[in-house]
Amino acid sequence: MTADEAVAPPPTGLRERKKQRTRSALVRSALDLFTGQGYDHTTVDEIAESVDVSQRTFFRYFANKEQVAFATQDSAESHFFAALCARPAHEAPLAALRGAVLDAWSTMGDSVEQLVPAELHMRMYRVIESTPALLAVHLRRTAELEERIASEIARREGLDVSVDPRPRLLTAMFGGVIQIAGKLWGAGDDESTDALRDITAFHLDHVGPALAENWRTEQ
Amino acid sequence: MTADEAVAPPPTGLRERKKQRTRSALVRSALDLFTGQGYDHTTVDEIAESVDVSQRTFFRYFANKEQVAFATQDSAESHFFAALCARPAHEAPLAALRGAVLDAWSTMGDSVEQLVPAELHMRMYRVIESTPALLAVHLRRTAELEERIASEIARREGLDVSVDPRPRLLTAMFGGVIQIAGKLWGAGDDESTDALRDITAFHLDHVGPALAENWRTEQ
DNA sequence: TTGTCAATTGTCAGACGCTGACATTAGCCT
DNA sequence: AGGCTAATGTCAGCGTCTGACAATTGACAA
Repeated sequence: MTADEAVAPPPTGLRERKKQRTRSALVRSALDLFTGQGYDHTTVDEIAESVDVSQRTFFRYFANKEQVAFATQDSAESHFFAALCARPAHEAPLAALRGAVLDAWSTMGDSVEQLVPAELHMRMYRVIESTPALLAVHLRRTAELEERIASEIARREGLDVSVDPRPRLLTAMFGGVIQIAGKLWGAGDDESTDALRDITAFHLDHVGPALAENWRTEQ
Repeated sequence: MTADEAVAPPPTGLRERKKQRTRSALVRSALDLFTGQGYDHTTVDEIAESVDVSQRTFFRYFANKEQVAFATQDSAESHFFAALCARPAHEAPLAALRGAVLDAWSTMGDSVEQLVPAELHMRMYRVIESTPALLAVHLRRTAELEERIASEIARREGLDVSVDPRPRLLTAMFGGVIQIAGKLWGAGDDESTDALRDITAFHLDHVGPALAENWRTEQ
């Protein structure tokens, strides 16, 4: 009711800020440890101890050990989805998807950097790809995201996902391309974001030919 | 050295047979419990006890609790892959894949029935789809299988997966279709194998149109 | 048949992930 | 200042999974 509200209006109290700092510290420490010594060889006690909180507190911030590993992925996914929704309505589905990823890859820093260094996020991505337990969770999360994407595509085109299979099919194919691109990038030498961008664009451009029946005559 | 060898020549000794029976019993019991009371609400001790072995022995047969849940999936996958490899060389990639799945769905009993009743295997498939922890593993396993499929497609067409993206892309799309079909089947009412076959065939037939750019003009 | 060898299993202890219950601390608000 | 409530710590316990060691049992030859 006083002028204080004008000085610090939307933010929060000391309590909220403390919680945010604790959470952020847990993510940073966890990703440091995961990328440094591997996911499996890092215990929750280690993470908690490095931030000086109890193990129990860790589990009040993250439902399980996996969840903290995907904290920055959450940001990146939201960022991508927002980019998709912002695409002009006249774009064809595949063009909108293509534009959204390439755009999201480029501006990744904006969504992740405020939590941890973007470079750490990229390193963590590689850990996820190479850790079976995390890869499995990653694929499930991807499947859930694809469901949302399919719905958005259907909305754009004025279709119903439950009657028209095309939104889901296109999304599934698109998801496959992203997965392949990410895998190749993770296995390759060039760790830059641009390399990931190029690989993705390259594969998206080959989606049509991949379905053509006569591969051999083209060779 | 005696006539006994002619009576039971290739098989194995008492030891091997006993192991096979124990393993089989563990799978049957586990699937019964999983489908009956849910994966999460079934403990390894319960499974071991129902077969009258120690918990330690269970983990000597299966590396972890998840693995026993996928025992019949292993058979089914091998069955499908064999069907793919048996496809005539003149078939186009997508046609070969389509023929292999539909064929494998139909003759599922042959590969699974000898381990557990086919109906139990189908019920377990639904449990996998509806249990987050199992779904994640299922998707990872699927990704691994797709890698093998892509290699086989490349072999058929005389290509190299590391230079030509089409085998992987086609496989990824194909895998997406199977996943969507399985999901719809799991959510639907008709639990028959034929229903799964029909859904799969229907979606495979819409793969081309899903990539067409002008969805709206077709409506 | 019997004895030796090796494979299979059971038992035990313990690490690690995760959860409920309860006590304690610390920010918030009047 | 003092009460309220949210955040945290502590503790006990379940379930998954593993290493080590001892006991059992099938295989094979003397």
